[in-house]
Amino acid sequence: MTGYALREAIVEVLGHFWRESFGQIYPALADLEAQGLVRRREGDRPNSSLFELTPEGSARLLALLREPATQQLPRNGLLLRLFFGSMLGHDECKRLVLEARAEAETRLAGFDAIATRLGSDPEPERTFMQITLSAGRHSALAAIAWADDALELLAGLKR
Amino acid sequence: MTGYALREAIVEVLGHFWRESFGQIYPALADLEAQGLVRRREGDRPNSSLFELTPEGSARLLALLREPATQQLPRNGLLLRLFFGSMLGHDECKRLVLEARAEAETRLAGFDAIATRLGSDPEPERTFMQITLSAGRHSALAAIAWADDALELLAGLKR
DNA sequence: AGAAACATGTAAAATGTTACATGATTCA
DNA sequence: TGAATCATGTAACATTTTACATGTTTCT
Repeated sequence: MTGYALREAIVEVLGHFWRESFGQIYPALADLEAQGLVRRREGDRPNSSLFELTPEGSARLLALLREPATQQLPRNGLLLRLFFGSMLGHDECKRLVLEARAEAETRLAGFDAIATRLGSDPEPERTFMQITLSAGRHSALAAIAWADDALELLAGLKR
Repeated sequence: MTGYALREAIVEVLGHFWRESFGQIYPALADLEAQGLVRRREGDRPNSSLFELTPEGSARLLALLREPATQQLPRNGLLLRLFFGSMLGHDECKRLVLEARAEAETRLAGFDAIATRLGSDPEPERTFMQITLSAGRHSALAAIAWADDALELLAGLKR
């Protein structure tokens, strides 16, 4: 695929667990090409390049996938704000939690919509998509359950 | 507190949702001092500085807390690996999920241990700690539930 | 014809980690 | 006395975002 299409795929397919910007994709593709891990074929358009993995590139990808997964640094702006909730005050905290709950509901609906469209994909890819999708669903459900907890705790504080 | 104590507090108290390294804390403290947002008092030790917020610093903190929370960039190495699960194979995927499940159980136990030690703190701080702790618990529970889902999906694939 | 989408890249700035260097204090 | 902990900082490096510049193709 092209660099542009790669970005689209990352946003649309991996969006809930991965992100890359153009500023990383294009230099990375150039590096990978220099290392012989991808090669570039002229596309149907003169101004675009279709990249594909070379056999060496596939081997390198597999090796990378086998390396231990790095966990992302935790940096949750919402929880940081709620930790300093005494400074913000009850009402502002409640607003933040309600916003987060609504956002989680939206995410959940999005995942459910994708799940119904998944039936047509061939195995075993479908299963692996379902696994990553299930992670998104559980995470959204957890956010909703937490928000309800938090609202109760906040209500208890006001009383 | 000192820069060192600040780091300790971030690791131990905010650890599940925030992280800072010394390389950021010390330059940041120097900047904040230059801006008059924190001031430095000589501590009981000659080689250490106790920092405290100035009134301007408190106001700035409140203003920052009121800004919309930035969500962290999603980058989940585990889900990325499972998305390419067909390359990794069933057994390696299962191993990854089991590892993640065990790690979530450990996290959950840690949160429960903290929760029992929380009873003594004064309100309203206690409630706000409970809210952030609850987020950790729900997230760990979600990880466990997802892992069980994923193991079933993987088992279905093998059959 | 014009707007939206497709497509590629670079440069500057911001952000963040890691490793290192140094020394004081506390505790066994 | 020696080890662990407390304490401060810098420098090099790596990562990542953002803004910009440019042009093509498709669709209405």
